[in-house]
Amino acid sequence: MRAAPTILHLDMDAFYASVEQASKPSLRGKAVIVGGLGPRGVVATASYEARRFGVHSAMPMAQARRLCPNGACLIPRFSLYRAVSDVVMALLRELSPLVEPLSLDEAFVDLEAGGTAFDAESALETGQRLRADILAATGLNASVGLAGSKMLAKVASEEAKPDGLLLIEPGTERALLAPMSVRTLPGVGPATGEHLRRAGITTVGELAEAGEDELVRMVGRSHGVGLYRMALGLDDRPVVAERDAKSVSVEDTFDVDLHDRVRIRNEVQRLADRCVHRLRDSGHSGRTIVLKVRRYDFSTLTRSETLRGPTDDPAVVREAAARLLEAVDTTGGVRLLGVGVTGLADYTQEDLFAQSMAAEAAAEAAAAGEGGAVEPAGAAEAAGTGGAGGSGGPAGPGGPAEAPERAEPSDEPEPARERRWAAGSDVRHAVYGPGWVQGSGVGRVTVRFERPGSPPGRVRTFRVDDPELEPSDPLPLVGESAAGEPAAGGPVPEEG
DNA sequence: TCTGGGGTCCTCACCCTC
DNA sequence: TCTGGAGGGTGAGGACCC
Repeated sequence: MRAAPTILHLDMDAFYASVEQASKPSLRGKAVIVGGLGPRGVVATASYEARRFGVHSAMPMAQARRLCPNGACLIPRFSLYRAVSDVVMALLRELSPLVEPLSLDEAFVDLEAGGTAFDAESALETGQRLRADILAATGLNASVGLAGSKMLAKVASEEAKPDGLLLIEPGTERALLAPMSVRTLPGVGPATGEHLRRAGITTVGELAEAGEDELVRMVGRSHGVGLYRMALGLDDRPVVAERDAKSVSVEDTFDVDLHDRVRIRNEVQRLADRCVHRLRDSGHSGRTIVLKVRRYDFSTLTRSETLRGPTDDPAVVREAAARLLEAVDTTGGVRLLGVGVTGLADYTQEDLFAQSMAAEAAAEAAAAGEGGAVEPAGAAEAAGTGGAGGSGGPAGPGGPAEAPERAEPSDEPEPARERRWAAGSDVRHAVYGPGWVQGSGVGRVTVRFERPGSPPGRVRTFRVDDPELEPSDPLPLVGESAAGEPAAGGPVPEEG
């Protein structure tokens, strides 16, 4: 039986760069590169204008600047992207309760489950209407793929880019896939692609011809079976609306390799605090603490430790991370450090301890004579840092277990007192109003004063410590604040 | 001036218990 | 009492995705 093409895959075109272009009128139709601006930054997204110069995501920013010297390089503004993403996801949820977000700019929707489409014709109609609604609500273009499975719907949206819609008719899948590169299939990255290429397999058709046994022999059971099915166009994975997080982690790459062991220890403590902050924000605790170290030569190693029970206590995570660091040789230098927590739960050993105390109290009050069923010993031990015994960790003498005071400012404007102005960040001037930082250096900062609904604005330069200039929040792309005008329909494709 | 950050999933080795 | 295999938990690393 052939499935109706009612799985929809939505992909916002060059999302971060398109949001920047919609938000900064002077950048429309220009090459825009969003990513880390430090010496080790990489490109997160490039506008289609920048892609014409060979710039693509994951490319080192320095290389992108060489390829596209006139492109606007901007830091990501995740709070704005999240806000725009929320608008888009809300439109998807109007179509169906089964919406599976993959990232801020991508999602699957099961249209049939929402009763919004049941065949090719109704699916096409829904897809077109969705694209129009997204354009009206955000000013951005989106590409839509429609097919009978997630894999094919994703292939379809990829083919539809930019700003298009494609439906794969049931029965045409194999012929469509056959000439495509194996890299088209989800799960085939550089390593598997090269592995297959060495075996003479470069297209999906050749993959299907190789047969399941051969693929299992080449890439292992799980991957081989999956690849073979995908090559035949078979994919019965359902659209899953709710996915539980499995881990929480934070990591930092340093502009310069760290050599000083004390500094490395301090950074690990700082990362542990940030990680716990994120963990608590997500309402989780976790049992396994993971330390990640990338050395000067880019070799990466991880060390992990599993506690007796889940925790969200910063002191416990800090101490575990410190113990793990003791087992790592950092001579030669460290370029990245990370701390993560896996084995997530939505309770902590401390909760269990509290529960058991409550149960005991209740039992005593009832004077029933039955003992409490919950054993608190392990809880107390885990809460008091598993290393209390002879593990020889740096375990401080019971530091306060309070939440880390450090706010996580990754996508917030820099505090004014630091007077550092990252390219692309939002500012407001007491006289000239809202604008964005076009560049800064030698004690000066250049600001372009424009807003989403306005025509391209003028540029002015100030001293970096100008008291009238302040960091500010992003303005909405479409809405009341844009001088009453709706935002223009996303990037204007013209030769730059 | 090479190579981010935040994830998921899989495989393999090793140890322990039954 | 010793041995061997199965299976689960843990730790480490790799591949992949956006």
